[in-house]
Amino acid sequence: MDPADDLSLPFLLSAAFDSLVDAVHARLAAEGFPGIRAVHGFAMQAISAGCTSAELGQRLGVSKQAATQTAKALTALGLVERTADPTDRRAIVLVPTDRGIEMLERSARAFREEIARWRARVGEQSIDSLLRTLTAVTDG
Amino acid sequence: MDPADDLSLPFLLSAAFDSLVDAVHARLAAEGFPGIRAVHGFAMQAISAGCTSAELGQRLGVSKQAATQTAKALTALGLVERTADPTDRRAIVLVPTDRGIEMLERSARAFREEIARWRARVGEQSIDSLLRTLTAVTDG
DNA sequence: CCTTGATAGTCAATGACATTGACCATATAT
DNA sequence: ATATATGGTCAATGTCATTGACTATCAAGG
Repeated sequence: MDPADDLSLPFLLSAAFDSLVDAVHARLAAEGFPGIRAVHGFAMQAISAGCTSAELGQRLGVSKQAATQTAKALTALGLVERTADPTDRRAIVLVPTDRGIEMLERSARAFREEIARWRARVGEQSIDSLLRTLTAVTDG
Repeated sequence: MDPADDLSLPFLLSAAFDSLVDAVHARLAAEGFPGIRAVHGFAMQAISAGCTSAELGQRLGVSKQAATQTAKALTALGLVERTADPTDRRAIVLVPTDRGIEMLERSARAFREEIARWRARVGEQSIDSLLRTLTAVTDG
């Protein structure tokens, strides 16, 4: 298959995502945060300022039950705490713990450095263009 | 978050992949091929010239057991047949059925047309650059 | 007030997709 | 011949998602 064939695009997108995420998770594991999965990183990002399970589900595009299960895993990992909402007795607000904040910072640093490696390999302009194109293509 | 922030790249890659694959699957379902999942398309592509479960696993980057399960699902969908290998009595060669070939053709057409829609939206050069950059970034 | 309906959360069952481990049958190389 | 590698299967398990049914609370209108 021609490496630049349109048909290889789904494969390339998936491979690029996996490559990025695997590299970051390997590094997080080495830095004392083992067991992090792709969904955990996205969820932590979504939670970062605090939100309920239902909101988390909306942000991740999954059901509230799925979001609750993810939040449970993050709680078990010591990355998130469940706190009461003083304005709504039904609601449980998910908030990152200190360790969760540490993880978010390390994760962000690892992503940025991994992408910096890409920039060094294929050129700044290529990655800038990649970001612009993907943004344009996904905002519809 | 700045839409072009490096940190959004994993999200963008994932969203672009989902957008592409969802559009193609919706179209396949409308054309008489319901129940196709992301892994099925990749697997059919990998099988297309015929291969064993073990080879399929290698090509998809999963265990041979996982590949066997996927092949079983494709067989149940009537897209793949299991045939004997005359040169190796252990081996079972997976081969697309006529319906499987039809599905591969429709899938390829749907992907190409969906990407053509992207090209119309963001420009030919942007998509060409996307393909080149992703190829460069994933080949290491 | 008090009913009505929307929302937050939970529990339970299920499904898709992957894993590891153990095992048998057949090939292949020494 | 025997040792090892390979193709396939079965079984148990784990992760991540789903739908459906349920309780508790909130908010609005009669």
